[in-house]
Amino acid sequence: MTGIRDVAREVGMSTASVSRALRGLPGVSPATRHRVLEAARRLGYVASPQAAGLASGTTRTIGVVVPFVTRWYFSWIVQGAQDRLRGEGYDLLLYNLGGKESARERLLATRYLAKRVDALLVLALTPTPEEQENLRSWDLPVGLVGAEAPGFCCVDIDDVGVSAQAVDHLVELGHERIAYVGGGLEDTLDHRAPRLRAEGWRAAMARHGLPLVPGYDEVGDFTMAGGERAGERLMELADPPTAIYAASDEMAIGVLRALRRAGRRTPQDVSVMGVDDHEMASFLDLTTVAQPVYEQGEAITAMLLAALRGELAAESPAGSPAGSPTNQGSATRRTFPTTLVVRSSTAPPGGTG
Amino acid sequence: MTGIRDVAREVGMSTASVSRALRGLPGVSPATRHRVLEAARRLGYVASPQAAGLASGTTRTIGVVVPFVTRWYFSWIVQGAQDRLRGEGYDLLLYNLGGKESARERLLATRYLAKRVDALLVLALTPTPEEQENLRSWDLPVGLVGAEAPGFCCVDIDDVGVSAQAVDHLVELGHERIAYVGGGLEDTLDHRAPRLRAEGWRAAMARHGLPLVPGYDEVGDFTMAGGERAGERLMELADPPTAIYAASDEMAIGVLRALRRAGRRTPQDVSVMGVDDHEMASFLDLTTVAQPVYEQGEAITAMLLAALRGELAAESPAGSPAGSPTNQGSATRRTFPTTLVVRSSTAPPGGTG
DNA sequence: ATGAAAGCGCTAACAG
DNA sequence: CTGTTAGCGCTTTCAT
Repeated sequence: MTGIRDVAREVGMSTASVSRALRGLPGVSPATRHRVLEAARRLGYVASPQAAGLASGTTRTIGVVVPFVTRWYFSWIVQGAQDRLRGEGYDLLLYNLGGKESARERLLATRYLAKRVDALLVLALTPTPEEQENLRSWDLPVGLVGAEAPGFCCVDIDDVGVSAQAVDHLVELGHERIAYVGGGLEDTLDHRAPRLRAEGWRAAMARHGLPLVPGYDEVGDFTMAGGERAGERLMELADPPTAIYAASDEMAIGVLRALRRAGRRTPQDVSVMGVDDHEMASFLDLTTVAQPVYEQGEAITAMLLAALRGELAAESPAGSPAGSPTNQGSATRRTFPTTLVVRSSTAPPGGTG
Repeated sequence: MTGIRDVAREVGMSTASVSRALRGLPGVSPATRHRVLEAARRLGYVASPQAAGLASGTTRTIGVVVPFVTRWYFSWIVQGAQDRLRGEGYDLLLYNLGGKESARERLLATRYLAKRVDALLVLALTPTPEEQENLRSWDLPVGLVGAEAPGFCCVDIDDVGVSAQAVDHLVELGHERIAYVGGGLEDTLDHRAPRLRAEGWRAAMARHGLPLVPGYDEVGDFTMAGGERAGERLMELADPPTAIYAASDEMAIGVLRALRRAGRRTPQDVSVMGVDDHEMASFLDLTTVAQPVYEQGEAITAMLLAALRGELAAESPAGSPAGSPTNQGSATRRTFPTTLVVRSSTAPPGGTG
């Protein structure tokens, strides 16, 4: 395994100079740099990240903690992050909670990650106060997507507003009996979105003076299968809704299937809409509230990179330069807009075609 | 950042003993080990992976190179890998090629990864001979999924057989005009599956004495959108097929949409089937050839872990113990079975209902 | 512009 | 069973 000493020997210089030349640091004559680069290339030399990291105190790695890898939303955030990272020389360590509490404990409650990464990205998970305290003590940039906490970079959408857009659309069409399909207890525990979307639904219903019919608040677990079961239950109600608003497209798709199986037509008998604008939504002509997922992944990663470059005033001294957007401590916050996308899964109630 | 010396000081012992105690190595009295563990816990000590790695020559990390993170297939392989890794103390470094040649070059043609990981997993990509040579010189376990090369652990399915299963099913139903929707030039370049599935389709057609109608070999790029375009083109043909076999469910779904838009009914007018058994396939009642994706991810990772434990005879000496499955050099190979899943998107041709 | 020397925080060999 | 002594392969002062 050719090391820096081999390169140094090759060009007859010290390892220190080779190191400087290779990293493009100032204080190296152009001629020397050229010779070093040439020799390194010829020998196929690549610096050991371990040794470099140990000596410099960095890892050139960012960690990403996701609840699930296989869900559309998370994979696109990761994609956005990857694309931003590309070319910056940072590698991405992926940690999958997969619903396991133990994994969360090890990652968020010990200093394990603190020694492995230069920055951390946590998706769709609101750290507990203790976890937040711990993360802050690591003294590295932490980014949150779909969550918020003081001192961290945050990127999100207005989840209450998402529900408002959905309910407003359905009400405008003339619906009054609007059911909601959201997450289960587990989902709403420390994932903000399910909770806020449910609240948003209730608030919007109230704003329109509409009743919250018992049984209209269903659990879909953010999966297609869960959405399907929720749809079945809703159709078994004595007074089924004329419209169903699911907090994700995947659940909405499950609902669509339940309706089809129950012999209900969409949208003539029941209107259905979701959230996300999943690729499949356009295929199924599902009305939805679109959110820019990939862009959120890019944005949070850009913030992290900026923080790593020291571009975000760490611990923002008393007289911080006003003007810039929400910038508390070393953190920045950005809320992305969502858009109603009307397709043909929603229509006025009681329609005949 | 509390280090091993702090722990050593705390218990009044040498760092060497603390290191041994912490890692569960033999040669430490139970009492001592207990005191050390206790002190480490109290101080919140976690060993620096960088330093430990530098000293021990390992990284406790495996690298995974994927062409895309957002595709169903890859995310499930990664999920399978994660689940196998969990508890083994290995972290996962995710590298996304994202179609960029430059990324591939850096990862597979330099020794960069060799210094960052203990083992490498490459998905759906057949390394070029040069890349193979390079990878072998790294002298670490390398696993391939959906590809094969001598000296590497391989996990795959019988892609030619997949097409045979599909075509046989359609022929059994009475179809003769069977079109294929596969990858484009780029896909078939060094991804084995698209190429083999196309070959399998041709072979199966020939075996049944069926003609390869010009225009029946379409490009779907393994995406829904691509499948939709392919479906459109097929329906514009003077003599459109009565059945369409797409090499992936996502493309098949695109085809379904194209048919619907063209006013063709499925399966009455045109039968459609895919490959994978994507979650969406069951929702859309799509006939498909199912492959165990998650299990492939688990299996290849298990092989890598076994190799890391030294359980696979490295460089298998001349008189290797016969009997075990395909085991060349330090590599193992495993081919998973695929299953025809008949749903209602396929039916005899010319059906009226 | 370059070199020498001193670590970074661990683990590994070898003593005892 | 435990401690001592060397590094692992770089980066970083501090000289020169």
